Amino acid sequence: MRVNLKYIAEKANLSPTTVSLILNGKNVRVSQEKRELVLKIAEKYNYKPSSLARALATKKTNIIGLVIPDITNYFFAETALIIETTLRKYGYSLILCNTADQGNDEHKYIDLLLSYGVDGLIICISHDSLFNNDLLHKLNQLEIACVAFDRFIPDLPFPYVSIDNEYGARIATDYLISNGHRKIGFIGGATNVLSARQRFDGYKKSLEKAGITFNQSYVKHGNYQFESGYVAGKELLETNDVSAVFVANDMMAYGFYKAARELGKKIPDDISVVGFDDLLFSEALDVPLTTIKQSTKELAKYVCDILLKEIKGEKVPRNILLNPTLTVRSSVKRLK
Amino acid sequence: MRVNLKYIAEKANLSPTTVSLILNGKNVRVSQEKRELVLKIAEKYNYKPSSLARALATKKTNIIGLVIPDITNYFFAETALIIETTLRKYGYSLILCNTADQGNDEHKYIDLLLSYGVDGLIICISHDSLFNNDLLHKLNQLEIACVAFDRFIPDLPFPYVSIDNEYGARIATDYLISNGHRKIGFIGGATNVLSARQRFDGYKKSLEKAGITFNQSYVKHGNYQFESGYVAGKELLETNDVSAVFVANDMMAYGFYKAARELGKKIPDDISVVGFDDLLFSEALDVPLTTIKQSTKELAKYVCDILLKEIKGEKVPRNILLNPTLTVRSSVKRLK
DNA sequence: TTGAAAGCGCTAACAT
DNA sequence: ATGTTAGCGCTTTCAA
Repeated sequence: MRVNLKYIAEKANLSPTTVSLILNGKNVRVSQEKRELVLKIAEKYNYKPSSLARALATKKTNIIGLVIPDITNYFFAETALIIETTLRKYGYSLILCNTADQGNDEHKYIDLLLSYGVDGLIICISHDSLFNNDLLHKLNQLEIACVAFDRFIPDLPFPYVSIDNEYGARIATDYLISNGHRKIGFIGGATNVLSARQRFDGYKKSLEKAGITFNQSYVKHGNYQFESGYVAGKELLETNDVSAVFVANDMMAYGFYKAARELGKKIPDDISVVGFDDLLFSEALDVPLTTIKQSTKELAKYVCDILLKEIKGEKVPRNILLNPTLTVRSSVKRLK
Repeated sequence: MRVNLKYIAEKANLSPTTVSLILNGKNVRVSQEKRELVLKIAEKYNYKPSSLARALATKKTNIIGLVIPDITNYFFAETALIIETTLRKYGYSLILCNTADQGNDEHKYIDLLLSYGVDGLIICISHDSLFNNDLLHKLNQLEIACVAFDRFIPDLPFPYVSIDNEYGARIATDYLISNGHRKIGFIGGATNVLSARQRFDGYKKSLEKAGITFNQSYVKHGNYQFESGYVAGKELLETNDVSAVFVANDMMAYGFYKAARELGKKIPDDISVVGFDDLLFSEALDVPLTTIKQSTKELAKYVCDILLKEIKGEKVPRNILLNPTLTVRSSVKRLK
């Protein structure tokens, strides 16, 4: 049976206040004798305070809401894990919400989290929502600590942490070009996702700088998921003569590998590939994937730092853009 | 500014009771006129009830606690996603706890979840905990709906859903044997994880049935993670002449692929591999992995079904063992 | 058809 | 050094 403060107080012949003080380790008043007594009784009855009641009284839940598009995406899973581990050190728990990139669900999730009185919000907003004024309005009204990450939303009243997508795409494409490739395909994410557009921009800018004419038929768009990389890969390889492809995330790159395999094209001999994310599996592939590395560790670190500062009411930076790096493996062939 | 019931009640010139009734859609008393008025005012002030206060009053939080070892493991991520999606349909949210297979953390997490008054608990207990009597005792005392999954814990007072690990390991090994292999290595999980032991047992039984002598030096143990499969793979391949390996989960199988590649061994020509889990990536590998498929969908479905039934106070089955199946791809060579 | 009052389990301001 | 009281925002019983 779960006992409460009052019960312990009665057993100890003290007031709930005193017991509360003791159990919360407040080093005020209270004789050593009583303190020990209460501790012993609480132990004996296995007393555990109700976080609910405490939260209601203190207006602090020690819960942070995390809203992400897809927990089965390794990038998000890893980020979520690091965020969770970090925040837990500071006494916070996480309520996780998968939006599955459903704009209207996001709305509900955020309301839900707010109704639980979360102390802070970490969100990665799905593309759809960028066009959802209600949501933006709601985010603007937010009265609690909040950090956005990975996907940028313009004009938000709270900080944003991400990597520089355009820069990453540029160095990926630059690398292909520097290896002698000229016919370079692009498989991107959904065009309404900002990060996807930025990567597309980076790709185009790199081509432009090298004086390579942009070819629209070399461009396919997926949705950052495995299957879509496979489908886009098939389309691209069946109808074009590209010698290399920049695939805008690793999940799709894995799908692309499958497409290439099914079409009998060898990587990197027949087709070179550069990905984006550097997920764990990129190293495990038979032809390890050359890719752009986003450091989830660094990302998560900044996100937590900022959130904790916001909660404490400290000053926080406006936006943070992290520079990704190129991880060279074996999926790109040098053309002479 | 967040408004509360009382505020709405004042604006409507009604009592909090009436407003509460209306806003909760209780179809009792209350004139149509007042109802509409209250609804309009609530809308106007964007009233959102405090789940905290409601939970405190009703003793129902609509939160389910999910305790898993590792969210970056695709198997758990996928299961978590399906569970979350399913439960949300029924009005529940999830608090996620990653134990990172730390036995003592599990303890804390469960206490934490209980202190938030979760309505139910879904747990996948880490190995360490099997020897933690405190935890087992705590689980035995649990007064809320609970379901364990994936990893079995004997003598628990609530249902358990898993796949039949021994059976899966048996058909995996059988398959290698039926392809002419006799020197079959085994890379397993930590020996204190029951599922790992069961898979090991299945492997041994399959060998025995085929009249193949068990060879201890063909056996290595990892921890179900990528890196450990790589390390175990190196050890195994450097010191033994196995023609095939059964790797007890796909993550480690990916690590094994890397080891084989580094040692210049081709899969399946030089070494055949069967995995366990059938993660998404198994299909994406350059040599698609033949593996044992656990249906996360089915698993999650049973877990949710049972939990919801428990919450409603309905009768639930004791234990459920799901039969995995073999997914044949290209990582096994037929020896003549 | 509606409201008053109590209470969920805790904390915090204010007394003593 | 300790206790009283009020209150967090809701639901629910009971009364009107």
